[in-house]
Formats: sequence, structure tokens, C-alpha cells
Amino acid sequence: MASEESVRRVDDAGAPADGVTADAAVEIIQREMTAFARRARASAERMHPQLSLVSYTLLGHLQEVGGCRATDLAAHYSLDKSTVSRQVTALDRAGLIERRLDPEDHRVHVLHLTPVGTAVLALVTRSRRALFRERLSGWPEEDLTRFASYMVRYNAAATAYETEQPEAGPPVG
Amino acid sequence: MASEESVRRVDDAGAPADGVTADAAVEIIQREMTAFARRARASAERMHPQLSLVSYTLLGHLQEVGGCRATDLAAHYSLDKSTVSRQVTALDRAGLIERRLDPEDHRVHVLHLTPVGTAVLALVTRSRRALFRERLSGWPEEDLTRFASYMVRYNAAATAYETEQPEAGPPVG
DNA sequence: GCCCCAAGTTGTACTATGCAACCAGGGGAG
DNA sequence: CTCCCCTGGTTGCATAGTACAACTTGGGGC
Repeated sequence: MASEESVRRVDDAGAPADGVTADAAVEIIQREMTAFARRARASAERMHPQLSLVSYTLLGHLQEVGGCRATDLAAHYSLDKSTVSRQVTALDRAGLIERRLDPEDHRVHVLHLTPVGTAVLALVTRSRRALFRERLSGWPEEDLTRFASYMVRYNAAATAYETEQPEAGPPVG
Repeated sequence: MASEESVRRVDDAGAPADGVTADAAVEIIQREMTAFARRARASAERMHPQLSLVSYTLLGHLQEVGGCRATDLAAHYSLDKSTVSRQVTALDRAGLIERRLDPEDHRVHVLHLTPVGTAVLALVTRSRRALFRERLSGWPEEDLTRFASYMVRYNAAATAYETEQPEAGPPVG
């Protein structure tokens, strides 16, 4: 057998991320985030065949902002408008959202969750939450809140980086 | 009780993840991980058009274990063997890995990184590391190490859950 | 009124993926 | 030794998600 398990797998299960240096910590974070990202989509599809990760996110956004245009979704999630258009078409056909023609600008379709969409979103959210809760069960509350704040902080940094990278000038002027 | 809507957008940007409860923390973690996962792939592709997230992961695994079979990769990453086969074919054609016919079992191709593959992997790892470092710059070392350990802990739980789910009986007998 | 811009849709192409069918080699039962 | 079945891998097909480009429709300035 080629069981050359001589590798130092600092990241596997009972990794001692206690005495590590900042560099090593960054390395571990990178690896773990990568592993997580790779798994996430497939795992999400397995869990909710009806609602892909992107669709879920779009529905969530609609609920959060209470209706917006496809263009807004595209901008917010760095997706092409054609991609959003097809996703929206699918969500519409599935009865999860509806497109209301903006009376003031007939180019615009304002997207709104339907009751069904709201229900499905709640359902998926609930089951996602349950899954996360299971994975995070047994964590001290202190760790949970810290983890949450780290994720927020990390994503904020990542988002900031993303939005300052594109060549499209921000409409600050 | 279908009124899970108690937690509303506690999570946006400058969220106060300080005094939150465990439930809210789980909610935030879920949302942030979701957001991260959604972004990760596209962001990775933008960064390294030559090496997708999956390819990168596969190369990394090969380096880590020092060569293995396609089947091992498929099992380890919950991918279909056809998917791995195609990825491996691409990596082989790109000269990043080589397939060595196992002299003991001619069904088996043992995959090894080529020098080029090692170099590319190092390159991509370096630039990924730089990106993460940038996002994590300014974090106190204590937070970094804690974040790292949280990610490890979370992924370990997620992995455990995944590997105990499938209906395929474990080959313990 | 004409031209350009903005919002969306559609055509096309490409990648990643899975399932199923298949091919090839290995190993045990007869 | 031959046959069968299992395992590792490839290939055919289908699907989802995505981007880019061309097009359609509507709005607004000149």
C-alpha cells in the first residue's frame, strides 16, 4: 500500500491551532476556506436540489431589500446580467418570484418574492440553519460569536477588495 | 412555530457581532459562509485562469500525499470518477501532472506532480496566500490563530457529517 | 426627431459536473 | 486454465451555471 501518511497535516482534525504563528494561521485559514468553498456548492445542491446556492442567495437578497431590479442583483453579486436574467426567469417560472413592470420606467422589471418564494426561502434557510447548527453544536457561545465576527470581518475585507479592483469607476462623483 | 424571522439582517457590514446570542451567531456564520462560498469560485477563476479551484485542490492533494490514484481523489473530494478523470486528463495535457502506470496493477495510474506542476502549484499558492494575507492584514495574531482553529473545527465537523451520510456501507468488513 | 444609453432577453460557447455505459486488467471459483 | 465479477478508468450524454455579444425595447438629451 502506498500509505505515505508522513505528511504533516496540520489542518486535519485535531489540529493544534493554538501555538501557531500568524503566518501558519493564515496558511491554515486559506486551506480551510478553500476546502470549504470547494465543498459548499455540491453540498448545497445535494441538500436542496430545488434551489441552487445562487438562487438561494438571490431570493435572500430580494427578501432583504424587499424587491429590486435584475441589474441590481447582477451588480451586487458580480454576475453577468444574462446570468441573472436566466436565473430570474427560472425563479419566475418556478413561481418563487414575480416580475412587476415598473410603472415609471417600462424598461425595468421589479422583482418580488411571491408567497411561495418566501415559503421556500424560509424552508431552505431553516434546513441550512439546522445543518450549520449541528456542525456548530457544542461550541461555547463565546466561540460562536467570535467566529461570526471573524467571518463578517473577513468577508468585509474580501468585498472591499473586490469592489475596488474592477476597472469600472465607482459612482462616487 | 414558523416565526424564525427574529433575526433580521444583523449581519450586514458593520454588524455588531459582539453582544449577539448563540442563535444569531449561527445565523451570521451561515450567511457569511454562504456569501463566501458563492464568491469563492468566481474569484478564484479570476485570480488564476490557468488553475480552477478544483484543479488547485487536486494538485495540492497530490503534493501532500505524494502521488495517488484518480479513485483516491474522487473519494477524498466526493467527486465522480468521470469528473476526476477529465480533470486529470486536463492537468496531464497541461503538463502539470503525469500518469505513471502502476507496475503491480495495470489498471491503476498513479498520479504525480511534474516539476512544472509543482512550480505552478507553488505560484498559485503564493498568490492565494498573498491575497489572504492582505485580507487578514491588521488582524491581531490572537484572532488569526483563533479564526484558523475555528475553521479547522468547523470543517472537521462538516467532513464528518459528509462521510457518515452516504448510504454506501463503509468497507469495515 | 435622432441618437445614445440603460434594462433585459436571447444566441452561442465553454466549463464543471454526474450518471450510465463501456473497456481493460486482476483475482478468485470452478 | 477459463469464466465471472470486481475495480480503475474513460467516454457518451445530459444538465447547470456562467460569460460575452448581439439584439430589443424604452427613456432622455440635443
